[in-house]
Amino acid sequence: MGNKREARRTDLQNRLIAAAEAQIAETGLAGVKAREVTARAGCALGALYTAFDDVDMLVLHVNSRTLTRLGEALKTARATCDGTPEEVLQALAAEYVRFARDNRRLWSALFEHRLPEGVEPPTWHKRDHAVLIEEIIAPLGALRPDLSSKMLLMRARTTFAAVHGVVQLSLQGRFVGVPQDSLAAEVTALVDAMVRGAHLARPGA
Amino acid sequence: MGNKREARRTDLQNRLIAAAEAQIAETGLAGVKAREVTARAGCALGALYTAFDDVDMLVLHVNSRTLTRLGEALKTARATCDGTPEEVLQALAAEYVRFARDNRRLWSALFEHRLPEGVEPPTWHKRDHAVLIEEIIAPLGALRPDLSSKMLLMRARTTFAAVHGVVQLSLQGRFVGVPQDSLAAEVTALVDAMVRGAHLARPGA
DNA sequence: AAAATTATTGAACGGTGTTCACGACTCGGG
DNA sequence: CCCGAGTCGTGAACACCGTTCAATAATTTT
Repeated sequence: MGNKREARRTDLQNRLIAAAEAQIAETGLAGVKAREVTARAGCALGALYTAFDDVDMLVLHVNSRTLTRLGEALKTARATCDGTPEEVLQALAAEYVRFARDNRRLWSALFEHRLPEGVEPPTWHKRDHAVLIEEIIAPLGALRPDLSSKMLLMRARTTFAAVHGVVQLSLQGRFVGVPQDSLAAEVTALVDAMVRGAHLARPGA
Repeated sequence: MGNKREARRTDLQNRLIAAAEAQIAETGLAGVKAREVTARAGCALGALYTAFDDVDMLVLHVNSRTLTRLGEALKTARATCDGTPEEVLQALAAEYVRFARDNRRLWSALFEHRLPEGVEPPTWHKRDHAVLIEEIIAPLGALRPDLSSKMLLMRARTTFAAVHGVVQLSLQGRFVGVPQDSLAAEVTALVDAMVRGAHLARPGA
């Protein structure tokens, strides 16, 4: 059995990821301490550094898991709602709000976490971020058939970022954020306005 | 002279704020260390805690200064551009992009900084955040005279948050953010869409 | 001028991420 | 089946962090 060692290694990695995930879910990103995580995972302090380069990389793995779950939620949201492009975009935005609300700390960690300046995240992790805009492209393309695929991708990023901004400032409880009670309604209004604006921008509409 | 002491105290506070501001501008929020800031301000380590409760409060003072500067920039942007509500909103958004770009780390610190969970920022600092939406209310109200002042305030927050989200993800260099080269154009397109959408939502327009 | 009060100092404390020599363990060849 | 080469897990130790506090210096009051 040449894979006994590798099995133990991936098992340790998974235990550490699960421990860090639980830690984030309970106490937020700032609550992720090497000593607490390793204690929860049932290993020694130094073991963390045999499984991952550093704590940042461990957090990146948790974030990738969260992104995967979020991607699945958005995918089923779009699959469930087969209506007009407007309805699909509203369903996606509503699902984003729901996911962020129900997984507040894990979702928050996606954008709170910062690598040291100048350090790029590994490719596998960057790829996982694509789920945030993948589902937007098709319905947005239906609304704006005049856009090139390059421009469409750009506008999808902008659309996501706009909705994300409203959700983030609200769930962070910032002074300028909308109250959480009004979040869903405000996101609906924003998507509505953006969709109507897109309609008008379409030549001949 | 009973104010000699008070003068020295506020001088120390100002030196510390200036030092922390320079530190953020040069190395980002994460680069603000008590020892470096006090060394730069020319005082002992412990002096920081005679001037402020802790480092968080010092950062809050820096952020309030940044918010004041940002508020003035937005105010002159609106004063300079006396056009249609659409043009005013575009000018405000463009100025926000410009300020964020030109003061990237200080602007970033406004939203990167987090107080420990459950700790509310002091009232004076919360009030300073109002500049982010103050200038938006008037032009938005002109576009949507049907909205109550309560709803108008809410929609102003949403409008700001949408623009802010696009700027933040872009300047952070996130994978899903728009490239910085396209930021200004995408923000213009977003504001354009939101304004057109607001027009359509107006009864009888 | 001396006493009382206040401000400033920097060593020390507890907690952090990360490292590394050491001992335990796994694995392939006899 | 066993044993040496190589790998992995361990936790004490290190450097650095924010924060505190007894001691010292400075200022104000008497």
